Amino acid sequence: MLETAVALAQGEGLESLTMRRLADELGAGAMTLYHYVPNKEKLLDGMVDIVFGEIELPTTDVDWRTAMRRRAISSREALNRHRWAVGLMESRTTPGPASLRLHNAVLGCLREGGFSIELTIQAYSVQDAYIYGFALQEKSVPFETAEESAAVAEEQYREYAELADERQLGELAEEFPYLAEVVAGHVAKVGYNFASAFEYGLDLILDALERRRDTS
Amino acid sequence: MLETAVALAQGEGLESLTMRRLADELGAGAMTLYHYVPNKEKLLDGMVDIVFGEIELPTTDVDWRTAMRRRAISSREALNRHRWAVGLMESRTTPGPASLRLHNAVLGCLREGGFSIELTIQAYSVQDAYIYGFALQEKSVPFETAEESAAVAEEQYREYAELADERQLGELAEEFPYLAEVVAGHVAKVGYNFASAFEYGLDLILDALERRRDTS
DNA sequence: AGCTTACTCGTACGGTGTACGATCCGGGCA
DNA sequence: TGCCCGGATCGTACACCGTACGAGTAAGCT
Repeated sequence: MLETAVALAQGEGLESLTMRRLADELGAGAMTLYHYVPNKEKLLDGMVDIVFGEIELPTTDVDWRTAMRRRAISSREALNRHRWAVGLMESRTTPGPASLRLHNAVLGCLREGGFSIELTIQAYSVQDAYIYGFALQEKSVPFETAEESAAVAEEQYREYAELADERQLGELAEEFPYLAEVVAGHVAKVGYNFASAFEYGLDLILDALERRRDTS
Repeated sequence: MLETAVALAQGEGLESLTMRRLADELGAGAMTLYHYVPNKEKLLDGMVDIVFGEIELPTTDVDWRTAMRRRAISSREALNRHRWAVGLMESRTTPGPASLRLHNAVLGCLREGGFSIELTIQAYSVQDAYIYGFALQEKSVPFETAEESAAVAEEQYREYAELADERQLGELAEEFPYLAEVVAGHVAKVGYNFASAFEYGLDLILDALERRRDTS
């Protein structure tokens, strides 16, 4: 049932995940669901925990840095596979078992890697904020590959110019010159690759964390 | 009207911001709203742009680093004042004028600060991911001050132990030792201060960006 | 006076989550 | 065998949601 719900959210979007719709998918009446789940909130909780379960736990057979790197990349992939989950994490307050396991493993990886408790908390906070924040950005964008991104960037830019009644593209560029430079002048030409952008920022953060760890 | 909507979301939560409820608040019929806004989506768009408008633009009279630092802190404060907005940014796709102005100013600040276009994009992406990700974490937590956090951490931990049927607190600590160490052993004792945690991570990122800028 | 334009809103429709109570079914026990 | 009981199923109903439609009002212009 949770799997079916996930598949439905994946395939048709979270907004069309209805109790009735889900019940249909399962060949059951809507009210039947309430025998397995107290309400829709808990259903969503369960779905979120499935996503957590898909994230690679950091292993102990490599150094903390590569373990954290892998876990971060795995997190982005999971959140990208299930974009509906990103908007959901926010509201969920009670973590499921998979979430707890992951939390514990990440904290353990850092502690065993030689981080103090205080630094561990900070390192965890920075990494997670970055991961979820990046997923959030990525989610709200309607393209996947770098080539697509260029086309979309140009089109959106043009569309916005039309939308702004009186203005022409030129005037818009005049009001927001730096935006124009970056979006129309760069992204629209060479595109934007989310995966490599993510890893760039990730390595930047891991570098900084390593330095903090060594000088403490 | 947008202001009333913001106030309502602020005061009673986003989920109780209903077209009818908002209309009541304004002393009007529900359908009247639709003469000022095409649909609820656009209403939310407008509300989000109000939040963007409350974020301090980076100024040009200081170096890029302090300008970015201020803007980041201002962003966190705005998102914290309007927690409802965090979950909303995701779904909104067409940016409003305040959002555009902010985007443009941030990009401009970095460009004038000596970042190449590529680095500017990366720097922007890392910072924003961190800011929104942090706000996301912060939002889903029901306390504000460090002292509160300690109490809540302990209570939640205990509560979860009860929830996990057979288990006792001890067994839970056995299964998730690192989590126990950090949550029960540290946070519950000394508390957790979001504002300073945010600034720690922020400075960490700004450090790293500065280094990347100077060695490119 | 008549027309236009901007604004207000009552009613209604199709959707949502879910409370309640009726129904079915399979298995232990007298 | 007959009985009952607990879990699983679900039809119906309710309150609430966003909003389409069209009727009503009032002010300003020709």
